[in-house]
Amino acid sequence: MQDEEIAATMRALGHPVRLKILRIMARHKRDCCCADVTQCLPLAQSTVSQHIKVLVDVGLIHRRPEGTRNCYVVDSAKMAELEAALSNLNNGLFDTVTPGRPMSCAG
Amino acid sequence: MQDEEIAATMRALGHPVRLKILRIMARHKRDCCCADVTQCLPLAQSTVSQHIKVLVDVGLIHRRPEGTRNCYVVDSAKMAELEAALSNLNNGLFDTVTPGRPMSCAG
DNA sequence: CTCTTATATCGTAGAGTAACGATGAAACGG
DNA sequence: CCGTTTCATCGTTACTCTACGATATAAGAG
Repeated sequence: MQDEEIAATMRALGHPVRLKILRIMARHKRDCCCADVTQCLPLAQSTVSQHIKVLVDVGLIHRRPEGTRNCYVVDSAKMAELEAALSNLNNGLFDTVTPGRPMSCAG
Repeated sequence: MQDEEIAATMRALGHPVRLKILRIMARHKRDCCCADVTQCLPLAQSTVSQHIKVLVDVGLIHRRPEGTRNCYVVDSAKMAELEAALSNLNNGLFDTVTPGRPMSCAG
């Protein structure tokens, strides 16, 4: 994962409502539609739909049309990828194995 | 860590320049000032200072005045805390140990 | 074909963010 | 005390985000 993508994904998680949406979707296990989410939040349907779009756009959730509804599922692989990226960032920051690294501006 | 704080911290990491800043600061190990960072980036000093402020405000880095300069250090504990929060979120989302959880709107 | 349901998208207002140059303040150095 | 260095903050512009109501679309029911 490159910085630009990491940042974009972080930004998508950078709103408490979207964290809640992920949890709601996970609870509903493969059968969560927009209305289900809206019912759990004090927000208008259009606002919820917009938040969902942000999560879809970075690939954290997937849309599956089902009749007149749209079902959403959290992409566990993508979530794991982000977790790994953050872990990797941390390791890079506090890596004591290469103590004498030059302070160049590369990277 | 509560959702609001997680979101705020994620948002702080939600810009590629700020990811770079963290790496630059980590490389300089406890002796990194604003000028050091600015030298590594194609941005004005004021812009860099602004990005640094965002990171300070969420507690990801700390400021230490030193003569005429300000030294910055990445807070490894805070970074670890965020990593744990993300990991925790992930575990909560894909926890298969409690499969029959009700789909209430709580939380 | 019409009505309903579920949802996306549009338009908009207000708040926040990112970038810059200019200015201000604090610590030295002479 | 005066000039320099280092940096934060101010003021501005352009852009993005969040929230809403209103509207459009697509599938299914009757």
